[in-house]
Amino acid sequence: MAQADPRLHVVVEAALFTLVDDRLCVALHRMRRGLFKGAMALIGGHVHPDEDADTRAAITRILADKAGLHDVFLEQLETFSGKDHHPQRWSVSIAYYALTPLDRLSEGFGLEFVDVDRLPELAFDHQRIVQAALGRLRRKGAYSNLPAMLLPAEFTFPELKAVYEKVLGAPLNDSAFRRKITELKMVEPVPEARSPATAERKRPAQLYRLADRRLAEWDRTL
Amino acid sequence: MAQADPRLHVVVEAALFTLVDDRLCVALHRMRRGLFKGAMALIGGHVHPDEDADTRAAITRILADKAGLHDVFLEQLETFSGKDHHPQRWSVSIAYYALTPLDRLSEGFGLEFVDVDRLPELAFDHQRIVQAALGRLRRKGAYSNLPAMLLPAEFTFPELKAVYEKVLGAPLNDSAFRRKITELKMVEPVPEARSPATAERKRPAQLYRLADRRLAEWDRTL
DNA sequence: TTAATAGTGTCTTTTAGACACTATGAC
DNA sequence: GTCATAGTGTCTAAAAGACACTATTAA
Repeated sequence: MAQADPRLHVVVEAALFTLVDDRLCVALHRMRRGLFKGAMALIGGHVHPDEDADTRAAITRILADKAGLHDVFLEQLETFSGKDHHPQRWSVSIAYYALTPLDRLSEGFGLEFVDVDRLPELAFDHQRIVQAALGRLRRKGAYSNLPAMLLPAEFTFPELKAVYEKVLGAPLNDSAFRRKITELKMVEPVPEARSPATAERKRPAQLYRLADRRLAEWDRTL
Repeated sequence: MAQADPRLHVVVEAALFTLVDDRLCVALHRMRRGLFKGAMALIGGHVHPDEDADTRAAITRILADKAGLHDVFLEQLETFSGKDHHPQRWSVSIAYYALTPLDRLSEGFGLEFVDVDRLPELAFDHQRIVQAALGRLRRKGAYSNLPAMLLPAEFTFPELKAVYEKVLGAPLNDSAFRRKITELKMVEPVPEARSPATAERKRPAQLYRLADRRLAEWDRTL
C-alpha cells in the first residue's frame, strides 16, 4: 500500500464566533513560536488518526482542549490548501466555523475575542478563512436559524431580532420579522411566561427558545 | 519541522454531472484493482504537491487527464474524512462537483455516465459524496444559474426551463419562470436572433446565452 | 390548415414592508 | 402619571402563481 506523501500536512481549524456586547467577535490566540510568532491565529491543530473518527471529531476535540467548549454549533466551512509559508511544505486545512453564546465560554484558555470589523493581520491564510466564514454566516443567516446559535438557550424576541440585524448587517422590520419567525415556528415560548432578569431593559419581555436546537433552513429569506 | 503523519492519505475527487437525454448523470469509472475492484467510483486521484498549486488545481488536472475536460464548472463540495476501508489507513477526501454540457465530453476515457436515479453500489463512500453533491446542486440550483452550467453555451428558453425542472425536481410555471429569468438578467439573447438547428423541435426558438458564464446567485428562489 | 410548441398578458393569491397603534412595566 | 420598549393590527406594495391567449413554423 502506498505511503502518504510526507510533504502534505493536514490540519483542522475553526473560526469560533460569539457576540460580546453586541459585537460579532472571533476567537483568536497569539502564536508563541514558529514562522508567525506574535501574530494572532484561529484555533486549530492536527488530526490524531487513532483518536479522531474524522476531521469533525478532531476539531471537536481541539475546541474542547483549547477553548473548553462542548456541544457547540459547528459546521464544516471549506478546505483551504496549497503551499503554506514553510518551504517545501504543502498543507490541507479543513476549516470549520463554530457559534456559541458568550455565557458558555470560560476564562483561562488564553483566547481573545476580537471584533470582526477590527481584525489585525492574522497568521497563515486565516484572514481568508475568517472572511469565508463571515460570508457563510451572513448568507446562510438570511434563511436559517443560524444567528440564534449566538444566543443563550433562552432569549427574547428583541434579542433575536438584534442578532439577526447584527449578522445580516441591515435593520429588519419589526412586525414582519415577528410574523416570519412565528409562521416558520422557529421558536416556542418558554412555558411559565418568563420575563427576563432585566438589566437596563425598560420592560420585561417574553422568553423564547428555539423549537429545535439544530440548524434549520428555509427556502425563503427572513 | 514535524513530519506529516504517514497514515493520513489525501485524495481529491469529483462528482461530474451532465445531462444525457434529459437524465441527470454522474461520471463513474470501474475500479480495476484494490479493495473495491469491480465497483464503480468517482473520478479522483492524489495531490501532487510540486505540480498542483492547491487541491482545486489537483482536481482540475485530474479532470483533464481522466475525462479530457478543460474549463469545466467546478466548485468545492465538502471534505470527507476518517478511516477508510483499508486497515490502519485514515483518509481525507476533498470532494468537488463539476457540471458540463454533454457536447464537451469526448469518448475514450472509459467513463460511464450513470443516471443518478439508478446508481449502483459505489466504491469507498462515493455514494455519500454523490448524494451530498446532488443536494448541493438541487438547493443551490434554486437561487442561482447553476443548472445552466449543464447546458451548452447557447440554449433556448424552453431548454433552460427544462434543465431547471430536472435539477429542482418540480415543474415550473412558464411565464413566471421567464419573468424571473428576465428580471434577473440571467441571460441575453444571441444577437442575430438565431433560431436553433431544430431536431424534433416543432418550432424554432430564440437562442440565449448566460449574461455571465460564472456562477451567479440571487437572494430569492426562482 | 392544422398541430404543436414559443412566447405574452393579465388576474389572483401570497408575501413582505411600512407604520401607526395599543400594552405593560420601571420610575 | 411619563417614558421607553414590547408587541399587535392593518394598509400597501411587490412578488409569485395560474392560466388563457396570441404567434410562429413544420408539415
